[in-house]
Amino acid sequence: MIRLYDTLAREKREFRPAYPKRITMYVCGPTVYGRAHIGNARPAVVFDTLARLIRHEYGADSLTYARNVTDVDDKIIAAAEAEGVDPSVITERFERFYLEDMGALGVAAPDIAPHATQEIGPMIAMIERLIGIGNAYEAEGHVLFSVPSDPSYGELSRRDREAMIAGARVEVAPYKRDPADFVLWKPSPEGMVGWDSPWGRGRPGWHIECSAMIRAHLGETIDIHGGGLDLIFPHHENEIAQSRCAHAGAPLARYWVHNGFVDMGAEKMSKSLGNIITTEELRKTHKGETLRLALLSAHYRSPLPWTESQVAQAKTNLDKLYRTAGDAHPTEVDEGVLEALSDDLNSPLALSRLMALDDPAVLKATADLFGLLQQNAEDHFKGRVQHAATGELTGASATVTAEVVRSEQYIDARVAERAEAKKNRDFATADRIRDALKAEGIVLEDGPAGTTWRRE
RNA sequence: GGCCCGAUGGCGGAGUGGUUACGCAGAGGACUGCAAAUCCUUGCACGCCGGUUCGAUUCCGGCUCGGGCCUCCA
Repeated sequence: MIRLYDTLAREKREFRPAYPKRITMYVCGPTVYGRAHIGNARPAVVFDTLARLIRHEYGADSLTYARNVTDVDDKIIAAAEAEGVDPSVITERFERFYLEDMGALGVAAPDIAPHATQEIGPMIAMIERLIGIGNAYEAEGHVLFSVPSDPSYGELSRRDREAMIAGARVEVAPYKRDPADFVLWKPSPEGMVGWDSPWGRGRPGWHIECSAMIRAHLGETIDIHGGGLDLIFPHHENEIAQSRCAHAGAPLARYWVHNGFVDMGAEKMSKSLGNIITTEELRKTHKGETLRLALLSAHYRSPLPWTESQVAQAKTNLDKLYRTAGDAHPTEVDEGVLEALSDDLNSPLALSRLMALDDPAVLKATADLFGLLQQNAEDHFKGRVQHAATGELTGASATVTAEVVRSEQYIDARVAERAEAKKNRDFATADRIRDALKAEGIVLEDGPAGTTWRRE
């Protein structure tokens, strides 16, 4: 039995899917106008892990997981103008980067990846419906959702109307009937990306995108809706309002799950604060699995402080896990780990139990729940990179900090040379070879069966 | 200002009304030609003030501090 903290209920609840053979989960994905930072990677990893857990509990085919791509947005338009290219150039480029980065972190592609620009029809249909039933209105080429028309508005974020208006720091647009109303559709001037609609040429607001795509792909009520804490208001609050009003009161999601932030120092990592570190950058010096382990080392709802020493710790622990697992074939999953993970994805506790496992086959099977130990130990330690497309193992990983990346043949030759020196008790030569390799990020270990090496 | 969340040892991080995880780092030891890896041992904590209680880090109240949302944001 999985338990999840539900933001709407503000408590942990037993997860009871509406249809256990057809569980639905939707997570807000990236707006593709820039490189993903490690904070952006957290929800991808967290919900990928939740998806693995659900599939383990309910069956491989039980879950339909959708993660959208926001590919129409004012920031995208701005980026395209700055480069003098079509917005699609920007969105295609950064979506590709996003998938590469997340793939490196062991994040499986979701079952469905709806793109906003491909779903304009359903958005327009939902907006028309909202206008038809009196929850939305047109004004000066815009269509706005009427917040006062929805008495339940504010339940997720627990704010009342007065508070929202009192706290509003933005100038209220003159065409709004109520200061809290939000945009469903906005006009696009000549030359800007836009679509024809009953209200003229324009583009959708951010919130309607998710509501319409959820409806189109997963249905009126889904089991789990996920995303970062910062999306609770206004994004998810608005999604709830749109969907519930359009669907005769049917709730949008049965469980609302939100992840906390990755912090840099005392503050959250964000582009607007300018304190980001991109996944791309981190991948130059760390293996994706190391980053994934680091991201799972705190509970998903807690802030996660991001420091190099924490990443180094994750690396140490990942190595320990690989040493234990070796090249074992996975058998059954450990119950204690599963229990911890099932309790609102208590990954820190689960990880501590994982670290304590001493049966390689069980460890390997259990680590798979975390999306870890996806390689065999030798490939991991020798820094071999598996290419997603071909499955081929090539070269050394990007984790090597040395200037020169030595080939395995070279290293093996040096190791043999050192073995010869050792045999002659010429320890000075042996140590010189070992030190030289060490300087290039290659660590030698003498064991009963001879010397093995690994890349740091 | 409103609404939320948090405060655990050098660092990270679980958890619990009473015996105080775990990991990293540190110290000592075993092993090793020396290392590395591994194993063993080990020191270090529950923000402050009240309350409830036989007993609170754990429950309640207040305070202080930190963070988040209220604007794009994972």
